[in-house]
Amino acid sequence: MASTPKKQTGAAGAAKPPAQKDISFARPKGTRDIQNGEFYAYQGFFEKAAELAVYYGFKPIETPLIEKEALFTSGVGEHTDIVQKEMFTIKTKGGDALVLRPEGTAPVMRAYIEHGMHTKPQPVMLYYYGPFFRHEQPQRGRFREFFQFGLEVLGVATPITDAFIIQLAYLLLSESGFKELRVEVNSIGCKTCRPSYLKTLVAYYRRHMSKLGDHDRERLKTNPLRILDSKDPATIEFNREAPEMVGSLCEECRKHFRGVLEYLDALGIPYEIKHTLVRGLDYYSRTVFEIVAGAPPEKSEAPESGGAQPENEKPADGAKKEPSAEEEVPLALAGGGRYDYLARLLGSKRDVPSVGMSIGVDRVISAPQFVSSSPRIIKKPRVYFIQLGQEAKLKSLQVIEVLRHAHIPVAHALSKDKLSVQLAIAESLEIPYTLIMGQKESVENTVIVRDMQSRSQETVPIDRLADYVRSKMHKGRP
RNA sequence: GUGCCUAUGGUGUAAUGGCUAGCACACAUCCCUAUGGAGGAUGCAGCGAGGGUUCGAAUCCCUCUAGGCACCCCA
Repeated sequence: MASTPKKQTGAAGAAKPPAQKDISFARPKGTRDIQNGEFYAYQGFFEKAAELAVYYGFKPIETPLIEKEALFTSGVGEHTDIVQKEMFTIKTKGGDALVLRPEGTAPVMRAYIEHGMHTKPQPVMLYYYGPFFRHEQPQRGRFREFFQFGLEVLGVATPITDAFIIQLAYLLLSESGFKELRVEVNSIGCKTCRPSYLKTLVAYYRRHMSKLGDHDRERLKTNPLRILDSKDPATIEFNREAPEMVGSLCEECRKHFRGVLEYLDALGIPYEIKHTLVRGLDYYSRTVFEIVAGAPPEKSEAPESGGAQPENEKPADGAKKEPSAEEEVPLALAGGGRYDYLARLLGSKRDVPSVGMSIGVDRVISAPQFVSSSPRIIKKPRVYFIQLGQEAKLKSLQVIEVLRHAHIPVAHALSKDKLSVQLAIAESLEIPYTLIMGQKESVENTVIVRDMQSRSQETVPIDRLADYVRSKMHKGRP
């Protein structure tokens, strides 16, 4: 412990002395300590989400935080950003390559295969929540450790399942306070139809090579589909004219997609087809979707039919000048899709057609629209115990125990002696009732219950305390 | 990985390159001899880290680290 590592004091030590005194114990980049209101917000959301999932027939699953690296390189895809640059990798002493899970779908599918869940009645419906890890630059709504809640329906291929999953994501978000949700859906086809579509797409981009940015030109070779959701203004411009996947779907996929949309209509979920939505994970097929908060970005004008624009519309100049406007680009709150090929990618001998979604809980919690629902388990103590004198101090733990049995959480400061100090603390914690036990009370096995607001007090025997407090609290409840 | 901006006690802040880095809140101990939001006293605690320029650096420069925003990508 005390040994200073290579403290190089050599005379010629002009070389950089490591000067490593700054052993920093701070959190790693992109991680947070979550406490107080924020903690309850997370807890509350998880409980709400889990409850919804349970009502709709999902069972919980918790997969390990660490998995074999191969699970994601094969499952998520070798050429995806997640795998190429965002994984936290761990090398074990035995030489295994492990990673901190960057997403939840591949682990769930792994569990499905590993436990032979295909022998259960299909579909298998699972929900999960917890931390995930991606090595990215932290930014608004983006952390290296972040929390997701996810639902997966494994083992069925019917379009209603896709709509069902989208509906639950939509429900959960709207019940969390988001009124203006935008559901964007698309179909990215299957093995049969995607290759030919890609050919058409690449051909289209070839014709516009000169206008493509460097980055997009690169993607033309590696992952042409991704050019569709490029942020490059020039690219966006002629992406409007780009051939749409939907137009190239094979019969099966077309039928499936139509089915999904019909169910969405029937469920009353507003959606829009976004042809540029492709998502970055390899395992998706057919339906993909994202849900973002806020109204649609009423882009100034779609330069389409050119002529019909009312000429007065041109705002003199002011509006155009500042693109700043600080209108935050809405982040995706939830996303997901169908992943019919994932099982085979992970070594399954049979196909396991599945669909799932996950919600970025951090983004949900921090959005201004979010309405926090308080967690069931953790309650703010509504009782504060005050003790005066040695006798009372000795008995105080008994009293707290009595209350615990009655499920009444109690705050206290057993290390303090003074009445006024303890009262002041209770006050500052905004606790409505205090229990005061002094010399006299400890001998008589009673306790003074004081209503902090009215400042009225009453002496109550300990064995009746729990009932008394409970009745008080119920009366006090709004 | 890239670009721009930022960094002073636990928190919020002050300090033309020049006194011992100031203030407030919070926290702790004590006083006001057992009924509260107060007051008084005392205390704890800081220039993110490391270099450089300078007679002299919180202040100017460089590197690193962390944070914010954006790109990349996604939740």
